[in-house]
Amino acid sequence: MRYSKLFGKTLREFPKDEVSLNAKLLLRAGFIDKLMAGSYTLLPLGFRVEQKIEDIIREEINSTGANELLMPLLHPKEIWNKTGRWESAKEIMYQLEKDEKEFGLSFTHEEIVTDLIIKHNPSPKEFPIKVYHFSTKFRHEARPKSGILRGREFLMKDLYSAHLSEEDMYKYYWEVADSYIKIFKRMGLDVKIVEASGGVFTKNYTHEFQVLCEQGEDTIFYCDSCDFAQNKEIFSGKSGEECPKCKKGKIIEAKSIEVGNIFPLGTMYAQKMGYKEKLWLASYGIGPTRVMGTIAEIYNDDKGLIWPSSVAPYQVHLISIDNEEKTISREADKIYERLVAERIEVLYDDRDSSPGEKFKDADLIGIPVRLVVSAKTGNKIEWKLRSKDKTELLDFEEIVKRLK
RNA sequence: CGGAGUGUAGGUCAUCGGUAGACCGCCGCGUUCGGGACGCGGAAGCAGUGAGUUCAAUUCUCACCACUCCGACCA
Repeated sequence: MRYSKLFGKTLREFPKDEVSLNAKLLLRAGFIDKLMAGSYTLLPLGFRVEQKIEDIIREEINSTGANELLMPLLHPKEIWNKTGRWESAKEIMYQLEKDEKEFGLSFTHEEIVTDLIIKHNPSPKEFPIKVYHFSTKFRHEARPKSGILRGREFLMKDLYSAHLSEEDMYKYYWEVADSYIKIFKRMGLDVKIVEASGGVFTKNYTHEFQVLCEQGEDTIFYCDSCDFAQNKEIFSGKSGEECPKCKKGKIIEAKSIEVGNIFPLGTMYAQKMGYKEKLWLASYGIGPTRVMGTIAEIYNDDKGLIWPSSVAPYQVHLISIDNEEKTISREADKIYERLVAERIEVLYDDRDSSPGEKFKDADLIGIPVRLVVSAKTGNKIEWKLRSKDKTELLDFEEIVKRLK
């Protein structure tokens, strides 16, 4: 992509009405645009990051044997009445009326997926059933905040599984937990599995995937030597005390961001929706847009963003520093075409602007590899990682090799 | 929903009772070219919205709205 054709540009200054680091950086670097509090457009750069995140999730979830589909976001009131959540989730659900008929905007899909499964009239051989989709969630937040981390509207991958026994449900439940660990690891996020309450979803304990981060709105307590971790809402002890599980480690209190969660829902949903047999349901969510915000919050320095290569909008950022005869930019054009031909995702800053401006923007946008073509580089190309200061002069072939 | 703060050009900010200005960005021309270069020219604003005070309101008063932060609530 040529920078001159890229919709959405970088800003010289941070927007003043954002305080949270993720929103400041993403807005300034041209990844997102704000429509209203808690509602953001993903601009082309941001959308590419979101797609990278989706692809990683899709690949791992598919490998657990789940099917991707797409469910509607506008729901009739009646289906929510079956479980009583039209009333109990009133606080969080956008509810609307048109021509004397009431609708809700999707904040989750348990009712819809259960209805779908029941209608499908599955034979016992078809279980477990595992379906998921990526879609928008609408939640009426009393106070949207922290930029892209808590919105009224956000993207979510939600997976649902239905089982004929509790054992089978928990077997898959932990398989998904492992898959989640892999997903977050691939994105550069180190997560802790934290026990928590189920809110409007279930009375069972659930598990949250938390990334330690000072800017997070959750508080968790975890053990420094075993895997014990609980959300503040259910933990009864204090930091510094002995771990109740391993009896050896010490409990540490920390702020964190919840990037995913899994719910062992049990038989309530299928039962209330009129299924004759016992059916165990579980649901599993990851919010790609929140993940993007979390990565922005963690991977940055005073110059801008520093994307892990797995989720970066492009693999390389190509810059040319022109000479008087304009021969350098013609050379850079050719290198750009060759990189594209090699199927490398490249953002090419083809603007006729000063070197300083191009360097600043490259640092701000945070693509992991920067390539420079200039009078100084001769017939080679300068290679620099966004995360390091060192530069090297390499041949085109060597660059392609490293990127692949 | 309670508390605090802020609303002037696409962005950051000036002006402050007499009808709007800078810088950045954008467009054009020229000169530049290794860390946000420079000159000249240009486009861009119902001063958040509404009411009140006044001969006159961006400026003072009130209400509303929006945004940000703290709290309550929450993936």
